[in-house]
Parts: sequence; C-alpha cells; structure tokens
Amino acid sequence: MSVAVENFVKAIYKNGKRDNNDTKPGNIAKELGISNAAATDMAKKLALKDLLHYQKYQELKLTDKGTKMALNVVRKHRLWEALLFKLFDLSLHDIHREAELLEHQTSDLLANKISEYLGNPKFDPHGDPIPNSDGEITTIDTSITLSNTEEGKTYIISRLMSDDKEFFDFCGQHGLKYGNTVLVSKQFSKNKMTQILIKNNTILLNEDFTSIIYVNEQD
Amino acid sequence: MSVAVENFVKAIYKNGKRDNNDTKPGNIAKELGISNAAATDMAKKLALKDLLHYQKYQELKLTDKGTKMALNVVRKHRLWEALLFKLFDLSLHDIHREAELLEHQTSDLLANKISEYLGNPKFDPHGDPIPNSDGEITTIDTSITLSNTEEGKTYIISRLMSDDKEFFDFCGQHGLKYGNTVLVSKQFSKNKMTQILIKNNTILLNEDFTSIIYVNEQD
DNA sequence: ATAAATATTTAAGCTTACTTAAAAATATTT
DNA sequence: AAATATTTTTAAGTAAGCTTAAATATTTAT
Repeated sequence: MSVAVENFVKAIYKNGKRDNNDTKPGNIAKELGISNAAATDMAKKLALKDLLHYQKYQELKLTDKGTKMALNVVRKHRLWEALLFKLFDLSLHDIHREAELLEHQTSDLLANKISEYLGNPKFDPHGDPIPNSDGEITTIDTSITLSNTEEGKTYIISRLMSDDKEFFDFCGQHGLKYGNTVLVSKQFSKNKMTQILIKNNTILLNEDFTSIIYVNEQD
Repeated sequence: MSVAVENFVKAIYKNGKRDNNDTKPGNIAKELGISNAAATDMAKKLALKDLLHYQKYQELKLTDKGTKMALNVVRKHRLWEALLFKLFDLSLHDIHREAELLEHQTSDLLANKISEYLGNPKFDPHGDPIPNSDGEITTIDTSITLSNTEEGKTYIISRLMSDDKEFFDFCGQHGLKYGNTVLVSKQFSKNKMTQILIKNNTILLNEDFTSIIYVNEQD
C-alpha cells in the first residue's frame, strides 16, 4: 500500500484513540495537511479496499484490516524512534521526523530485526506502546517511576515520558537514555530527591524528573 | 525530489560507471523496469530541472547537479547497507533491498549520524566506496587483505569483497563482520593459511578467504 | 425552530509517473 | 549502400493523489 494510504489509516487510528475521537474526513484532513475533499475522496477509495467503513457524513471507522495496517505502521514508527534514539544523538523531534518517513519503507522482516535488536521493547522513547508483530499492544506497564525505586537496586530505563526539550537535553547530557542502566544509590524521603549512579556518574534528581522517568528492575 | 527522480539519476550514474557505459534512455529504462517512452519522458523533464543534458537520440549525461544528487543517494544507500549489516543478522541481499527503499527517505542529517556512528567508513559491506557528504569518493584504499597482515597485530575488518552467499554465511557464523576486530595470531607462509582470533575464537582461513577480506591496522 | 456557521461532498482540473501504439530516427547486417 | 532490425520519440491515455469552487448536508447559536 502507498504512503498516502498508510498515513490515512494511521491518522484515523490515532484520532480514534484521542479524547476528541473525531474521525470525520475534515479532522483527518487537518491531521494530514490535505483538503477535506481529498480526505472524502480517499475515504471512499479505502472503503472499496475494505480498510474502513464509509457512510456519508459519518465518522470513519477502520475495519479489522485497516486497524491492522495502522498498527503495523505505528509499530514501525515507534521501533524506528527507539532505534534512532538508542544509536544517535538526535533530538526526539528530529527522531520523530525521520521515523515518519522510514516507517513506510520498512519490511516486516526489518521491523522484527529492529525489535529483536532492542530486546523487543514494549515502549518507545516517548513512552508510547509499541505494538508487537501481531498488532497487540501491551497496556499493562510493569515499569515504575524512578521515584518509586528502592535503594541499592539496579534498573533499566524504559520510558522518558515527556515532550520537553530541556528534559531531553538534560537526559542527553547525563546518559539518561532508553535502555541504559541506573543504580539507585540513595532515596531521600524528606525532599523526594533520588541519587543515582549512571555511566559512572552520580547525579541527583528531583521529583519533577523522577516522576516521568520509568524503569524496570533488572533481572 | 521524488523517488522516481532519485532512482533515475542514480541509474544514469551507475550505468555511466560501468563498462558498457550506455546511458541512452532504453538502457536506463531496462535498469529501472520502466518503458522506453517513460525514460525519454523523464529525461526531458530532468533536463529542464538542470539535472542532466538531453539531446535527442544521444546518451544522457548528468550535470554537476545531477551527479551530486546521484552521489547523495548512493551515499545513503551504502551507509544503510553498512549500518544494517553491522546491527542485524540479515543477508546482504535483504540488506540491499531494504537500503534501496530507505535511501530515499533519509535526511542528510541522519546520513551523517549513521556515518559518524560507523566511524565514517569509506566502504560498504560489499566493498563499494561510500561518498562523503560532499560527494567525494575515496578511490585509494588503505586497507590490505588479511593474507598480507602481520602476526601479532590487531586489525579492523573494512571490506568483505564478495557476493557469495556461502562466504557470508561463514562470516556470519564466525563474527567476521565489517568493523569487527581481529588479531592475527599466526601466518603460515607454507600453505598460505592465516590463523586469527576473533570474538575469543581462533579460526583458520585459507587464501580463498584471506584474499577477499580487507582490514585496516588498528591505530 | 430557524438562521447562520461549519463541514462534507461533488465536480472539474492538475501533476507525476507511468502505460501502449505508432511514427521517426539510428544501427546493424548483408 | 540498401534493407532490416532496433531504438528512440511522439502521442494519447490512465491511476493516484492531490487542488479549488460550488452544492449539499449537518451542526451550532440564537
């Protein structure tokens, strides 16, 4: 399927997941930066391909086939984000932009290889869940925030749930990266600060940060 | 520029480098799997964009601008091949296919990051040169074959110059991979065998293999 | 409930990147 | 050098994925 089609079903999927939940052509058009007319047109075509249900003036509803396609694209997007984030020193914004293009040119085989390489992660660097190759999404997150960790234990960073540039700059400077290992050397119950050892450096974090950094206990 | 345009200039560039050297529309068409008419059509359009010189019934000649574009695509292709080869256990054939798609969706920024990550390699896993960001190609290869190495020294694998599947299967099994480090433990002048230490394993190679494995001395 | 505002749909048209078929030029063979 | 074969070009047409403008339906506000 084409890039346009993949982006179309992805936009419906994402809009459907959101609070507003509006999947009428106009909203999808806005998301994709195309005209309403083009969205209606595409919707009719995709209905013929059994990717969505189309009824005039109604919300667009993905079929199972359409949902599967959307999840497959989302999977590839988030796997690319995770890989690029791990390998390169790039801003999350840049990473998102690259992944937006690469997601459409990635075979299932390559996606699986990326996933395997990363240890089949369940979440991308934003903390968004990565669908598995069957399109299943893990909603139960076993990770905990850094503020809820125990002294002396070692953890692996699993989510950096933020869109804040400054936070990510800080993370970049101190090796706080998806997949990296941290040792919690001290938890200060008084002022809710956490002292961690990462990459041979001791750093002190306040609750603003420890509450958005998610980790998993190392096996 | 579009994928079609990028592939078109790339095909001219590659055909121009080959022995036959035929860059008439028919040959480019064959390379790309499109009709002769489509190739002529495209040639006229690209001439207007100053990417090539077009004269009826003559060979297509890339302009400087066109050559630059072709080299940029080739660079991205080969960087992707090098990266995928390093990271994943995929056949060179699969890697080529993935790179063929990814090359068109890769920003210059990402290309530079990949290059940097790999240590700015001058050759891809096939042994083909990787143009730098200015489109310059290193033709002088400082690497030597494994058969010409010295005992006791450590080298980094720089080229595996083969298209043979069995050779690459062997390489995969023994960690003979682009970028990996080998210690030459013994050179047998008599039967031209080479004993190397790689990934904590000692293996013995005959000249068939040591003459197509290129390495650089470790600094 | 009706008028005004907004959204959707239809219709006509554009560009890109192809196709096939026929005409024109070039290359090859004898 | 002429005849034949091949290649290139032109011409006409198609599908995808858009656009704008106008018609139609729905939603919101009064």
